[in-house]
Amino acid sequence: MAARQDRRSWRDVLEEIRNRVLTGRYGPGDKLPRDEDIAAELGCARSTVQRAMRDLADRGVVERRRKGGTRVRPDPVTRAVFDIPVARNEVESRGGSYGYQLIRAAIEETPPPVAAALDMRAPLPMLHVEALHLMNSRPFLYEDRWVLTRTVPEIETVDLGVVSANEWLLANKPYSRCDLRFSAETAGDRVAAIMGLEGGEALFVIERTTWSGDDPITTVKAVYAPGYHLRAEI
Amino acid sequence: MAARQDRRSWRDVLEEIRNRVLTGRYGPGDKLPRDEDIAAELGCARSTVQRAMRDLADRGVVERRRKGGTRVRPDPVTRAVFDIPVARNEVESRGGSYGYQLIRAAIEETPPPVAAALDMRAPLPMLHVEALHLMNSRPFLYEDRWVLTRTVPEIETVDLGVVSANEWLLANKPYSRCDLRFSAETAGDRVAAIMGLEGGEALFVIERTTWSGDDPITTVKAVYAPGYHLRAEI
DNA sequence: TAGTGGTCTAGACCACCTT
DNA sequence: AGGTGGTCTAGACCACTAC
Repeated sequence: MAARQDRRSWRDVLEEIRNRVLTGRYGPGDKLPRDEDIAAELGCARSTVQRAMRDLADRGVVERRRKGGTRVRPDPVTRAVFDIPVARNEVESRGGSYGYQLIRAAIEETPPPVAAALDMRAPLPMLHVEALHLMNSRPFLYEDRWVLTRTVPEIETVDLGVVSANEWLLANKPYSRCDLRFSAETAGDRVAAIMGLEGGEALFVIERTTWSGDDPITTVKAVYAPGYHLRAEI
Repeated sequence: MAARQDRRSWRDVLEEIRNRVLTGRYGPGDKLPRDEDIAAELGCARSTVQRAMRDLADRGVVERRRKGGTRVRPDPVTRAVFDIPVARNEVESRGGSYGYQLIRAAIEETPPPVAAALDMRAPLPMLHVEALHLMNSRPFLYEDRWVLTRTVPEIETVDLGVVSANEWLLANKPYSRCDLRFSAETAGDRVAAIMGLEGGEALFVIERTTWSGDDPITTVKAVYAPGYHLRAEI
């Protein structure tokens, strides 16, 4: 006799529902039956359906609302999860040796674009840090950072020639909100000079802005050396 | 008298554990108590701790293994979720009018780089499609795609001048695996000519490769017009 | 092989939000 | 105001894997 599955796992439920979406039995925007009815139909507990549905909602396949029910998301998206590692770990996980150079650290008034990124109304004194992260003694990542000293006064006592602002902040000032932006940028003269490029190369850029509650912490532009790419698998 | 919380929710548990990680009470690599002990300590059911811990594991804060227990992830990462929309939806959600142009569609043998991306051993006949997606009649996204017709023979009967290969595939050939790669690339002569650029601009590129089980479906390079960026919030 | 996390259940109550 | 998803519980059993 063939193997038989006695109980339905939440993965089974997930697969079943996903197939119904993919085959069009539940079309974009359609309302699905209540969890309880699906549970009865598939022969499992409601919480098992819940588990599957939550996963489908997390993946962007369906939308769920109390009283409103569960609907197939009308606009299909590819939802990808990326891990953005700390430069040191990224370099070392590739088998390279990590190096770090502080280029500059100084107190300056918030420039308007930085104020905009951090939702700041008025300019304040900020720590402006430029640094270079190296892989095998070659430029890997250039970091241009602004830190609001009012939120993180302790950072003024840190020797940023030894510890990178990124690692110090991660260890000492947890954030509650983070905005991320990926883009491509042409290497300008200054960045080219710092990274040892000719200028004009296409560079991968990650901008990250963080807050602790409503208090702005820092905004940083991370410019990666040519050829860098970020991967994900779904 | 101050407000008091009678029951602990899984979010409370999550916050509590996260704080312990952030304040160093549980340091990187440390082993946490068993779920059952944490449940007893915090006064809730084990399944509530489970719920919180699964979330922390999903966010990359801790790692969990049966019998091995729960440990704080030794390497901190910023884990970001991105939704990569279909070009049409992206254009329309920005309030633009969407347009589509097929540039070329032809059967060709798999070139070596495409074979490598798709894990193919030997070259096979493939459909090579080039297309342009427009926002307000201006180039928004250039798409260079290879489709394995052995996996998706029906696509040869589709009029790709009317429906984009992307939309057709999403609706008709679900994938089970997807590789994604983000990078920056300099506009070459051909892309510049197609997108109406001068050449040399830095362009944001998403490469996506999909499989159905072990069968390769398609690999596509999506080249966005200058100034494009992808956002996420955590 | 024993300890830990993973899953399932049945039931209860709650919170949100559409109707 | 009522229906739907969200959460919590207590208990049971399972699956993986470190020891």
